[in-house]
Amino acid sequence: MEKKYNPKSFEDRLYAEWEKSGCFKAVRDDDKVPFTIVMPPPNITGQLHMGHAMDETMQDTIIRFKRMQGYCALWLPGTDHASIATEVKIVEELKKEGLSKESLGREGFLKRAWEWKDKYAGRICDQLKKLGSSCDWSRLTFTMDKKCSRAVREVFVNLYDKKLIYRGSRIINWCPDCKTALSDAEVEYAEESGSLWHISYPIEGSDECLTVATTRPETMFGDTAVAVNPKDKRYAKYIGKNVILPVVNKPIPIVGDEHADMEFGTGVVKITPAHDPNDFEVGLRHNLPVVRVMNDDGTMNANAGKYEGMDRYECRKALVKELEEGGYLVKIQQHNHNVGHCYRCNSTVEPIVSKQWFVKMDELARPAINAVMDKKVTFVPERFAKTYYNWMENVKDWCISRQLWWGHRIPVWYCADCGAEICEKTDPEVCPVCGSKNLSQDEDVLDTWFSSALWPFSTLGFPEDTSDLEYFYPTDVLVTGYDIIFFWVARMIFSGLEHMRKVPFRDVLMHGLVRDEKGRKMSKSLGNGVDPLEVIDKYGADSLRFSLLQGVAPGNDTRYSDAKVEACANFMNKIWNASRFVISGAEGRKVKPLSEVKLCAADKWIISRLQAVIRDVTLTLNKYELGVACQILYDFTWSDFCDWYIELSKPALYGDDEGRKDAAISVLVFVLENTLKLLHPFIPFITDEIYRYVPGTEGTIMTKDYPRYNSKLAYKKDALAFEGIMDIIKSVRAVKAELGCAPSRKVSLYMVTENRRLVSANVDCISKLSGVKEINFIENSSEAGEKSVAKVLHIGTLYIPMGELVDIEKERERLEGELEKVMSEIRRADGKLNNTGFMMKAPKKLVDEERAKLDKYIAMREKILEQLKNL
RNA sequence: GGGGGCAUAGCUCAGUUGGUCAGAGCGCUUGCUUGACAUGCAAGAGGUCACAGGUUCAAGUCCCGUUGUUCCCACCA
Repeated sequence: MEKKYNPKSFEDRLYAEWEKSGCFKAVRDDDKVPFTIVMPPPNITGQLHMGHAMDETMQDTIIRFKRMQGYCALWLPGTDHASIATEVKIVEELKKEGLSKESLGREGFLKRAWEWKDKYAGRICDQLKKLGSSCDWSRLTFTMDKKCSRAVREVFVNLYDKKLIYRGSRIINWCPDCKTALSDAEVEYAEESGSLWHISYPIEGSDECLTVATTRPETMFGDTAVAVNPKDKRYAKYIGKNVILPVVNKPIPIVGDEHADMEFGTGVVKITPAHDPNDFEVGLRHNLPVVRVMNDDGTMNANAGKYEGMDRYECRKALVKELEEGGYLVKIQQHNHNVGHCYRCNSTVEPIVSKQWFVKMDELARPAINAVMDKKVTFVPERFAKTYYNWMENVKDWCISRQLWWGHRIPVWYCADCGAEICEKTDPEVCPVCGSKNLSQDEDVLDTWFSSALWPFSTLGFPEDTSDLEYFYPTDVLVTGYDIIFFWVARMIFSGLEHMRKVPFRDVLMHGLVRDEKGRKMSKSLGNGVDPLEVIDKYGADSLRFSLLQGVAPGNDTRYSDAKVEACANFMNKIWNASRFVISGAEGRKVKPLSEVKLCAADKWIISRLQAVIRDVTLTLNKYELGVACQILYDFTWSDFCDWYIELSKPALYGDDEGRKDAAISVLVFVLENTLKLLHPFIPFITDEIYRYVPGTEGTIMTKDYPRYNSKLAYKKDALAFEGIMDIIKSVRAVKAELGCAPSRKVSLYMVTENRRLVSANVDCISKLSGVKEINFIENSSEAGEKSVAKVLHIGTLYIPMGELVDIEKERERLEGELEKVMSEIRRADGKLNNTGFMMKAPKKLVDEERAKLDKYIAMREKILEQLKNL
């Protein structure tokens, strides 16, 4: 083994080896139980970021754990075409070259997009490999692969036939920059300070006016009514009359509608059905015409008269000026309101009436809600089920058509001759209605999330009834961020139920965002993103992985910091060096199995601790508490194994007793090997690299069995007894430190104890770890001599002659302090045992424990009092 | 308007069926070239677990309220 921990010297090598050996591959094996994770496919738009790094690390840890536990573990990787996101990027790229989508044409553009895909999909996969992701690359899927396209086609046609997909003119969110419709989920709202323009609309045939308040005056060209609340005493009398739309000089009706809020603005609201979802509804109720005033690119159309062709905001400015000059502008009020923005390009979204394709949600949502209620799908942590219900219960129809080119094209054809709409599983040659060949396919593509929704089964072969689907579906756990519940998780659940008749996964493990050191979201605009690859380059993948899991609770956000990674790198260094110690200690010797050596107290203690760790880590991992599992392993490895056991093993290791030496080496190797296995799912590289050097091992650690709790090795009593020895060591160290005695100064020890045999058996350890030269057993304190410091422990009373260092007064204070501690324990235990409620209702085990504690502390109290008397 | 989260040591955070739960890392203090590791070892200091109630024999842990903070959903023009 190299003297220094140097992850660069082995991480890439090991990954290549793993991949080559085929141990990531999952092939149906009916003798095993399957465990499946489908990877949330990263977009092909960019680089791996910290969020991915955490997401992938969690999945990899779980899948490696399950694989070692003997499951047929499949982690299926893929990438997402990310329709709108990718198209935006490519358009940007084209722009730099002085080109545009239109100049390339659909075909040319798609060619370009596929080139993009070939370039970036590979790159992101390479980055996943750097992290150590043990996914089955032979199953790598892209959301626009043939098999996904087939699934999309199947699903679209099925939903269409069931009339769960329909086309209609509705108010949708329109991004004027991307020039496409968006779903509700794709709009992000942000509060902006704006203005509320009060504009007066003259009442036809009267001198009176109604003043409306609007945040978007430019839409007034599309006003087809003004509404007042029928209960509004101020205005009810005008209902049925007309107002004259200023500038346009067109009469429009005054309608009575509950939508008008008497409290807000003037109480009169202009109704623009083509550009506002609420107005659209009002329009339906009152049979109002729908007049669009904007083009797809956010410029005004012919209905805006002389403003035609002008940008929406320029028009607003000019129009306000005209209104002001015409005396229509009553006032401008400062007004903060939420404005919707495109989640990809951040432009202000316009609600616009447009003919689009929708998925009807009512029927699909109900079973999806029930599946979570019935615990067919469980959110971890559970609170996210609420988020899910809230959305599902209020979900509106899903706008799935996008006016983009990159994506799954909508499988609907129109007959130019008879107007028929054709949606079939195979491309139609002729119109089934009139026989015409004059067919053209719908120009639009599907929302990228339409294909993502099918991911858990499209990747396994749907719509065919494949053996993989039967075996691996439903998948076991989906690991993803809480920010994606609506986009993806919810849609997978209803899609799985609708098309597979089964939920897509049993558990949803949610994680939070990885924020920067100051707790801010990592973002491009802030420039505070940290590149995981740079971190890997500096510290190694294992350190990054461990830092992303340690101390993280499911569903909670976490902060990335170099300091944390550095602390983890120190842990790796610790593992490396401890392993070197064990391996070099075993060099040139035959390592005997545990059953063939005589175990001492310390040996049994560490083996016992190991069993507890095996039990707890397995338990926590099964509950997806990765952060807790990390902590358990960190503490065990560093404190119990390195700080204690390795030090305890040294007297035996460097001594002459071959039997004890054999035992120590066996235990060191045994514990190390098990610890490496326990740690492997979290930090795969370093554990496998070291494993190769552990005597008696062969091949990679990743295919070995995960340690199982063995009650025969639990040694509960021995372990507890040995803690008495540890108490002695700790006490001597503490006394020395307190009195300013050099740790290297050897002291004698006098001891009153009933456990002479145990103590004698461990003299070497006590001596080595606390700098003691001899232990003398005595019957009572008087034999300890003058100038001794006394320590009352459960295992017995310790006297440490400290000569001139002892200050009687300080010693008295110290003992009194200890007495006080013991007394408070006694009071606590006594209080409990005298509480009839506790005695009657607490479990017997607890009562017994409490009684035992009380007895122990009372004994200690007596001994401390005796010491005080003797001072 | 509706729904969450968070509030624990100077800082960042764990603490999941209520009973050694008051913890970790970093920071701080004091020692230490102790034959794996100074990326280390040892000994320490430091918290009324936001505030006020309640349930219970027992409450960081469950319930109600208050305050602060933060996020999501809805979208009054």
